[in-house]
Amino acid sequence: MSKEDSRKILVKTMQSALQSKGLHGVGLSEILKTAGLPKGSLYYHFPGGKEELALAAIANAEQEMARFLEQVFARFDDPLDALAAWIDSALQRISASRFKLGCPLAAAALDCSPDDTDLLLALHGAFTNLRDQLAGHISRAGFPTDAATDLAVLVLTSYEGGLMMARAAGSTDPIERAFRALLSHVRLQQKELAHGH
Amino acid sequence: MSKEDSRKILVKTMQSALQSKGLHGVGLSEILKTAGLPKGSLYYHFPGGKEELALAAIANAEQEMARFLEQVFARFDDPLDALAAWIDSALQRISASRFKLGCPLAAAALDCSPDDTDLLLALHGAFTNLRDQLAGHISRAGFPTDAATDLAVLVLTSYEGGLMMARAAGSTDPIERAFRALLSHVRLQQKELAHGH
DNA sequence: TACTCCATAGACCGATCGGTCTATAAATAG
DNA sequence: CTATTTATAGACCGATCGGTCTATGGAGTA
Repeated sequence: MSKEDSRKILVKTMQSALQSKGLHGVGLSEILKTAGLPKGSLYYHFPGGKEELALAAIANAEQEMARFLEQVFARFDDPLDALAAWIDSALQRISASRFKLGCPLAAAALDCSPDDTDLLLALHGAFTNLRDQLAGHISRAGFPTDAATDLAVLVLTSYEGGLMMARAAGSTDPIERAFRALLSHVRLQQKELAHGH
Repeated sequence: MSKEDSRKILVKTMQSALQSKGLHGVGLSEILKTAGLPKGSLYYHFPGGKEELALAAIANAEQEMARFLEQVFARFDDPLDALAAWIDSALQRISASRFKLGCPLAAAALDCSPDDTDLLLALHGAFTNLRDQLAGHISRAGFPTDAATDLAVLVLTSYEGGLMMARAAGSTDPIERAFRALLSHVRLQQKELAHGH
């Protein structure tokens, strides 16, 4: 097994663990058992131990999310259609996991101690990047930059909050409701903007 | 020290611990040290141990949140003004804690194992109650029942997601942005509804 | 004062935590 | 073939986990 394989397996396993149990909810032994690797491999690839692995998992999750967003927005002319499609796919994903999997970023953010500065900094960076990416696309729907950024944050926060509540509910209902409300309001605002021109 | 005192201290301590470190992020010993009580007291008041204490903390958090919402909505004629005031107070609260404290419900929801059915059920109940409470107030702002419920979920999800992101950011910016966008859209929709009458 | 019951008080338990360390198998280089 | 590096492999460590158990102080009642 090559170096890169083991690294990736560990990262993916940690990412999945973050989603289902949170940072302190899983032990290294469980991760290693799932990954099918011994402890030596972990500390060879990640001398910083659990935290370094978590940081790698967070970075990977951010990248995956960013790439996926890019794909979705490339497929639709109207950014709001893309938004709806993105949410649709999220619904399918968490539904398929039987509501076990949430967002690894959110889980790490709430499960870490307030003075885990490395972790919080990484998470902040990830959220900021995703926000700006979203804002860029939303502004293409006719929203001024400031409003687009605010809107992007609203989308992200309700996405994260929705995932969390869907997990508790064992149902996609919270996400569906939140985005039904969100999109209906945004479409109205969009119409308003168009009238103004 | 009377029975009720110790119980309440334990519940409050656990609640605060959930907010800052999550369910698995704190040990019982830390909780007991903070509470200034020995282990015997914990298992006398909560034979079910950590989980029972967590459930009590969740119930208490829900009650506090519901009461606070009730007060805020009682103080304003326009439910949307009440919403804005509620968010304002949330901003002050987490700012005062230097972004250490999030929502105990969210923390528990993301930090527990997917088969912790008792916890998830309690959380689902709490979220549903808060949603319905909010929806009731929002409908008074002129929204039809269905739309009001969707909107209430949007408010809750972005509140929860906003708290999480604010923690990562070490700033109130995410909450401010999300609710600036949310309220602006909702006010527009409200105007639209008024025109229709 | 003696008896009772409530609420601590904390020693103690096995399990597991994250982390370190030495040893070895497998690949690569000379 | 030997030397060296690479990547496992897992025994082992002290600390801490959640939980159990016995003992004790102290208020209330006879």
